[in-house]
Amino acid sequence: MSEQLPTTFDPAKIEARWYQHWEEKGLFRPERPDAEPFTIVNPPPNVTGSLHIGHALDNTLQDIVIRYERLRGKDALWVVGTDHAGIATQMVVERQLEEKQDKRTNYSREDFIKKVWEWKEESGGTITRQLRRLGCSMDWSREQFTMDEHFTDAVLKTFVDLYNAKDEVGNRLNLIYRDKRLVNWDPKLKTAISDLEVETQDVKGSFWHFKYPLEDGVTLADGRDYIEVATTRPETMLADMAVAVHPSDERYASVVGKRVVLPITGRRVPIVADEHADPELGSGAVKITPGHDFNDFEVGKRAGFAAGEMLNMLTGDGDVCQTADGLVPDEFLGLHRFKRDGTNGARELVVERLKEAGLLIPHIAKTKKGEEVEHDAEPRTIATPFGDRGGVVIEPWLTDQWYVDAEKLAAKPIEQVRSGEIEIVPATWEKTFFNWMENIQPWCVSRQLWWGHRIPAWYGPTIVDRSDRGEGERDLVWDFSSDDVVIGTSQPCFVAETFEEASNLCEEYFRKHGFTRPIEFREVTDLHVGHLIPTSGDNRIPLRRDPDVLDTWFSSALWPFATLGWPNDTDLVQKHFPNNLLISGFDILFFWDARMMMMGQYNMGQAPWPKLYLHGLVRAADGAKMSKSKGNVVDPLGLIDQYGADALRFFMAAMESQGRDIKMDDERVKGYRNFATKLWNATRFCQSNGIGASSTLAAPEARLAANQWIIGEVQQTVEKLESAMADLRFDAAANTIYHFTWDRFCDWYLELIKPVFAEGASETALEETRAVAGWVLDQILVMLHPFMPFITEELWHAQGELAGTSRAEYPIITAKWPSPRAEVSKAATDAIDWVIDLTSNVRSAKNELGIPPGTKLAAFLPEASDLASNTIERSSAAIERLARLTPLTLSEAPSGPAMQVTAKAGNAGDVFIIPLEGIIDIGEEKARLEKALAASQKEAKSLEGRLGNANFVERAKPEAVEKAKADFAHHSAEAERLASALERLG
RNA sequence: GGGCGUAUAGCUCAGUGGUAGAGCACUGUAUUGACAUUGCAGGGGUCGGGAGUUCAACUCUCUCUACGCCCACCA
Repeated sequence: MSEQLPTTFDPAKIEARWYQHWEEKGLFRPERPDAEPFTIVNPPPNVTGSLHIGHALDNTLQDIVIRYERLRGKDALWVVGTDHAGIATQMVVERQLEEKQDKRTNYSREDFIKKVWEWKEESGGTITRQLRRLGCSMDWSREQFTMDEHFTDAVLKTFVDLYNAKDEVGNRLNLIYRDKRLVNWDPKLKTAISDLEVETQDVKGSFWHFKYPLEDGVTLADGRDYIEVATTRPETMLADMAVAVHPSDERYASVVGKRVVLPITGRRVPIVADEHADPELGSGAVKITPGHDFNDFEVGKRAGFAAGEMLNMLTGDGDVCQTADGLVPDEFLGLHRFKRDGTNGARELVVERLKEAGLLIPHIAKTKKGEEVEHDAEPRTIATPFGDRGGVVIEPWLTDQWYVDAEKLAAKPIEQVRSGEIEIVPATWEKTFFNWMENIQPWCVSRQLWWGHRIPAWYGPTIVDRSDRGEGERDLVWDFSSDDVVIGTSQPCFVAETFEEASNLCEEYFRKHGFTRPIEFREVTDLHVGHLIPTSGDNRIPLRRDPDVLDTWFSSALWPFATLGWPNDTDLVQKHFPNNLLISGFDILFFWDARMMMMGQYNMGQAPWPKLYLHGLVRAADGAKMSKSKGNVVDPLGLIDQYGADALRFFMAAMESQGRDIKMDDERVKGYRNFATKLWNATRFCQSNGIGASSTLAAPEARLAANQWIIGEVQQTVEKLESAMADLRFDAAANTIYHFTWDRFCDWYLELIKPVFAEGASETALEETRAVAGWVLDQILVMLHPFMPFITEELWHAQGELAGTSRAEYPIITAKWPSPRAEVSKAATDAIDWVIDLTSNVRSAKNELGIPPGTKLAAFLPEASDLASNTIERSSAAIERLARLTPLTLSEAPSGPAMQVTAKAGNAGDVFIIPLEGIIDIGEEKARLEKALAASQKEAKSLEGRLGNANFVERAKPEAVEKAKADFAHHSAEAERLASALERLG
């Protein structure tokens, strides 16, 4: 930039430009075939998504790491892509159809999916554009999508492999299997969901007590002819199949094995003994609805009901349907399970009918006045399950679904975390991880959706033996008549990656069962019932593919290797798997991280990464969780517009201490914008003084104390930064570079070297200082680059142009990480520390005495330490400029009122005498000295006390005793000095 | 019911077995070339309560209190 930089840094002017430059030049993925690889994968955001503040945090941290490793010369790869997000995406597209009074079911499955793809092409790029605005240096050239062809191959292969997996002796492990059991069913989305997608919320509800009449002639021990049961879900009584009591409950011992006659349906159901019934609770008897309650399902199984026998009284929409025994009265059919949109449902009608029949036991409540009032039910807070996407109450529903045996897959990851093979940072999450993994339940992976990876399973016809009818052949029949209720397990199922392979499996199966005719197959999607008629029509055998798709997390679990090209053994997989680190929010520890561990282990035989970093949530300024419904969502793009991406990123880094959520604080973001401006202006200062780019990685030769000192400071900063990064302490890393830049470089170094640029300074000094200052600024830019990529790139180039060495071909994003390799003399650093101490003390004293800071004061130093005399000789200009002591005389001060100011030199100090005649009221100086004296005395006394404690001297660490002694010596000398100074003032 | 986390300056947060730090806010002050999106100086905390271990506790242990989160089938 030959033109002068403007005074104020305007992020908007440079961000887009540099991002485009990096991307176009392929700098996110520089060619480094021989370098050590470093790999992270981005948690793929939903393709429907837009960037929220949590993404901003997550991606900032990852970008810091990847830019840092890239600068350190690694072959750094940050894999990026988006997730097809089955439910979420399908919902978005369905909602759009609804807006046009249209709906999904007006389309064929194929056409609908085509629409989703179209939508993805149109709008799926939102979040990736926004990630670019944040400055994320991902490898876009290999952008992934979980439904890309190669990714789909990986998903299908994994599914088939898990299905076919066998142990050493060839027994099927059933790592994936189909089972009929209760699932969490979302009646709004009409799909099964996994346990993790269920959110339990406390809801105000009611607790009803009913009488279930005992069958004729049966009574309880106390003579009652009914059993009292209580429930929060009366509507499910239409599908009750038993009443359970505790085996040891005396009250009911006589009726176990007898039956009750259920009201409304008249169904006679057994009274069973089961541990599940808690005698302490309510009446001790509990109604059992195995088809609509998880506990009851288990009780039902124990009572001897097969899953297929368990009554179902609800449709997938949550409406009442007829049970298999046909006992649900007509008036209930078609009602919703409970009140919805103000219309009563089955729940309300059941209560009404029972009340009419005198079978409702009212709840007696007392008013404040002590009067007894009857209510239909007892009010109660009920922990109610909701679907996290659909937002409606989950219905346990009996269906056939595909399950992953997570318990088997979890074993190895548990071991890996326990052994440290996988490190979780912060480690406090390990317990949570173990707690979940060790109690893990089968993972329901099938979803009744259209958008997603279709399950690679085909169902074939059932073989029916017709030999009894003299046909001498077996026939095949099929019933593909329903899409709502998934096909029964009775039909043979063939799991394979393709239809052809499934056909082969099917043929094998038929041959094994004595089917001898020539066989051809066809894949059917239509719904119909039929049987093979050998002589007419299309006699190819139909195979129907499972209509369901897989849980989105099933595919994203493969992300660390499928994105690299697995299962094809590509170079990328070789080089970049396992990844080096995973950064994710703790909220997806179970959803994603744990599943990656399982699938990484299963498919690749090892952990997907050795380290897992979990960060917290970004909360609103008041500490509340951000949510659309609360309207407290902070848009990261708004912050970028206002303060720049660099400031937002730096905020995220500086606030990211391990194990804590981040509270949003705009003022702080603004503060980091100010920091950027500060750096911007420091660079302007350098520009205007002929300070430019450095051509060396190692620190330039330096003889001047200030230059040596700053080189030493850079060295320390690099070390601190590296150590913070190694520990993934983003806050410490950010603060290190922040304070070095502002406090050390801007506030002291630039001030120290200003005299060099004054007229009359030596040419050698000027040259050296320019070289050092330019080098230091370069190091700052590189160290800061991972945090603030845009401004550092801009200033990097501003530096280079001035020095006449164009950096057009050498951007900072691929620059080299600092490696000062410098020897810094202690004498030099001591000298500058001395100047800084002196300056601060003079300024402080002046301030307290009300002397204007600009005032130049004459000073006398009667007894100069070696450090003092050398420093005064070599750095007089700096002392004059900063401390404003001039003239400075190395001799006794003339008599008269004066103030004393010290500069620390070793344990002692140099005491400057500054005459105050005509400058200030002596009283003020006396007050100042008295205050300092009191402080010194207090310190000295406290230390004296400690040193007087025999226990301390004997038992404390020797270093601690030494330090206490030294501190005591220092403070008592200081007190003495101040006391005599006071005395002199009179 | 189980598990975890957090309580430090007005606010948001770091931190260490030897008697506390940052940013913002606050107070005073400074302005003719890097920067008022600034400089300089300063005030402010018995580190949630209690007990214990220790020569020494804000730091380790126990306990209490408050708040938050996760998991769990109470009909």
